[in-house]
Amino acid sequence: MRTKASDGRRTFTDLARRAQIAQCAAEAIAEVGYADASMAEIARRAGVAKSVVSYHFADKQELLGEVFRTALATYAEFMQPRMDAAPSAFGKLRAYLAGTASYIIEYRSLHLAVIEIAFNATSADGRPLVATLPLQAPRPSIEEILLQGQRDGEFRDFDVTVVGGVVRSALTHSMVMRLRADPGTDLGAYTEELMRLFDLGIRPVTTEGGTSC
Amino acid sequence: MRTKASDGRRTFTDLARRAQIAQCAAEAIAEVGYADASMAEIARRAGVAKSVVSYHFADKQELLGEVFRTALATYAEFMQPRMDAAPSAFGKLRAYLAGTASYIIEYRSLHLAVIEIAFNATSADGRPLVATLPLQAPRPSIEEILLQGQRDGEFRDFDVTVVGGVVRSALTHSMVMRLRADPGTDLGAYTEELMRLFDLGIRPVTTEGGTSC
Amino acid sequence: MRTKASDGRRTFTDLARRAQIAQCAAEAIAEVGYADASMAEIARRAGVAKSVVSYHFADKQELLGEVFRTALATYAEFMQPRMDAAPSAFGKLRAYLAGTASYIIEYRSLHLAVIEIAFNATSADGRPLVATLPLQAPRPSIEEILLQGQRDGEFRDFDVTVVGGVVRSALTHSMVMRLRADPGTDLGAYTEELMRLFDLGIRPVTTEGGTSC
Amino acid sequence: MRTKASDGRRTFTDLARRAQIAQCAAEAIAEVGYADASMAEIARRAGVAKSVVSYHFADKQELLGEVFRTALATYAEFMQPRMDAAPSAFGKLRAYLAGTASYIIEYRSLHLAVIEIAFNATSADGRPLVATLPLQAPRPSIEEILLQGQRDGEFRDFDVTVVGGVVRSALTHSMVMRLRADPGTDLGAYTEELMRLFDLGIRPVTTEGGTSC
DNA sequence: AATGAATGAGATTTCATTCAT
DNA sequence: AATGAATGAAATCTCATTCAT
Repeated sequence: MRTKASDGRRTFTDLARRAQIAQCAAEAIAEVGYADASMAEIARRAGVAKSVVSYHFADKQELLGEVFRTALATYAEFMQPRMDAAPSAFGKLRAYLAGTASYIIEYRSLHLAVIEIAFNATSADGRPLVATLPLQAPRPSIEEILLQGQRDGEFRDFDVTVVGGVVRSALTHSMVMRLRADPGTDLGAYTEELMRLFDLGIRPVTTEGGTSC
Repeated sequence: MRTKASDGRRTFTDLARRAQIAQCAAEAIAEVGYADASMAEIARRAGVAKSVVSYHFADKQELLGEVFRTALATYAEFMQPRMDAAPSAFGKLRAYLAGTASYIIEYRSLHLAVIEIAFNATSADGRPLVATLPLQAPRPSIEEILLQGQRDGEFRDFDVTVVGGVVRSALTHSMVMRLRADPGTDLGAYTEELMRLFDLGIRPVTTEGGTSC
Repeated sequence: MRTKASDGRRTFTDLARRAQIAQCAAEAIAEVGYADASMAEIARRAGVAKSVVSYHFADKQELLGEVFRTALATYAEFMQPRMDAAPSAFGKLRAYLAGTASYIIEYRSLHLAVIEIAFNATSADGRPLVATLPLQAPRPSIEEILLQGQRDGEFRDFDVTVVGGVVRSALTHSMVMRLRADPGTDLGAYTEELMRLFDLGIRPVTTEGGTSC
Repeated sequence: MRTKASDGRRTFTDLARRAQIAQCAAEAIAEVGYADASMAEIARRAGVAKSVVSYHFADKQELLGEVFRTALATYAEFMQPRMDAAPSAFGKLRAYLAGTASYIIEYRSLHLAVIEIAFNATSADGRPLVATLPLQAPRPSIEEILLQGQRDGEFRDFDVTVVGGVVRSALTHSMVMRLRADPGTDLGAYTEELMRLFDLGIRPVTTEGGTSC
């Protein structure tokens, strides 16, 4: 019943099983959609009995939460070096766009699963599951990059929440739909197109023929 | 079985009930999410027995299709005069942004329901439900506006599919999430922020003077 | 609500509608089987609303009973002249076999419906519907023919209930299954085969090389 | 979802439950008829929850198929020694009649259930369920017995399909109805009556002397 | 640690029937 | 005489979860 060692911490094998099952859950959700990703389907993909899934996760929400947490950590780890390498805010923005695009390609299932979970999963009380999870803010944060750019004078003045949301949804939703419609999309070109759009859109405005920097 | 009069056409009462039920379905989906919007929940909101819903709609997919169709028609009708009134491509873009934002506010449930359906609903064969519906392309189309602007020299050269997708997701997803997080958001300001971002992002680049770093 | 004139008798139009609906019910049962012959399906075939069927028949059992009664009457009327024309018991047996075969061909739906109803229909208390119907014994009766033949010395001694049942099921079940498996079956040959089988099987036994008659 | 062990084979317990449920299904069908033998009724008789039935059988058709298969196997096993013991075709015919009669008495529910299923059950596409089952031809086959008798000169010349059908329906339908009408029927006498009828009906005709009228 | 078996709750859908018009 | 609309009951099936082993 308990999946923890007597001192309350999880054993190594238990952690491995949890990771494996969470991985299969992400793939299931990504492939068949949130509604059809039943515990049975997840178990089938993991090659274990349904009850094994229940054994390692108190309930489905805990499993979905684990997928979510895994995705956030994976994303952070994937992006960290790319962000660190970029000095300027413009550079960070480019790293953010290109990096996130690469991440979505490389961790396609995980990304799709996260979107489905964020969109669909509800907790027992009807509230969105994500609202009930003890999650830390996702890193890197596009809003922080934008703020830095404004502080450094690289970006013009705007509402970082609004523009940040647009940038994020351009990657997590718009690009995903593009890929769904045309899996052969050239993502390098796609990213460049985004970079140009946002570059022009957020650089300081030249009053008359002027330039930034 | 059929909910049509013997001559095959629908009765006035029948059309009214269908509309009412479709409306309740949209509200249910918007409020409790796609997964929890069962036929029973929809019937409950409509104040009728479950079987009444089945009486008016052959199956759940037909009901969801009706919601979808209603939303598309409502959106087109809502936007038509606003688009017609705008002469230039810039004007149309502004009308598109402001109009769509207003539409989303005014028909919140309908909009949210459409997104949920498009995202989640699958037909019996597992394919997305939307792919199986005999729908005409949603009007107005942001891509067409962008194309017109490029033809008229108002907009610079870019991939209309990419930028069009960004504009659309900025409204249908990013703005919706903003509203979810902060229902008191000032949408006028939000729209202005978007307008400024895309205005700068897609207007023709001044060759002399302006450069990026 | 009442389908009868004030004096309790049915009006002409009412009888006509009942007959039409009963006919459609028989065809429905014959074609889609007892289980799928719903009131809705029957109404559809009759070109009327479901409620019209309920209006003319108190409930489904009354409708099925009407089909049954119609079939019995039709059969009796069909067979009467053929039986009257046959003088001897052997002649009557031949008329019974050939006539019933012809009847089954000509009134295929009615016959199949009767079998399905007799086999499947149950009354509210769970007993077979047929047991609850106030029906007179079907005419002509194979048992009576056999009895006559025994009285007249044309047939040997045997249990008429047993042999009668075999003869009946040879037509109503065995032949029907043959037709189902091979719709092109030559029924003339089929009847002759039956005639020879039962002729030999029930004629008086010759003790030594002897003959009948 | 699957009721098999992870290696794909069925557990002993699972096989036992399946057999028990199939048995209860046969009894339910035999007693209340095909139409009223719902999954709920079957579960009730088995003393388990409805979902237990669904757990062991993917759907109702699989359950009905199992009943069918069980019946065929039981019948074959029951008849095998009796048929082997009979040398001549006449002996085999007698063994077939007496044996099948005994089988029907001993496995009354199973037999009735098989008839109901064969008659009523339809697959999802509307075709008879039996046509979709991967079944081998039922053994012993009356047609083969008749053919053997013709080859050996024990039987006269006739259409084995026709006569075979009559013999079969005499047992599976006529006798069953007899038992339904009079449960106290003496089956020994019944079988003897059938034996005499068919003996006379299919033995070679004596050329000299014997004629029909 | 793993799992086969079991189950209650609930989903969608069908059906015979009722009733106001 | 006819019918559109409504409905409760029940059917099949799925699902997350529990539990003994």
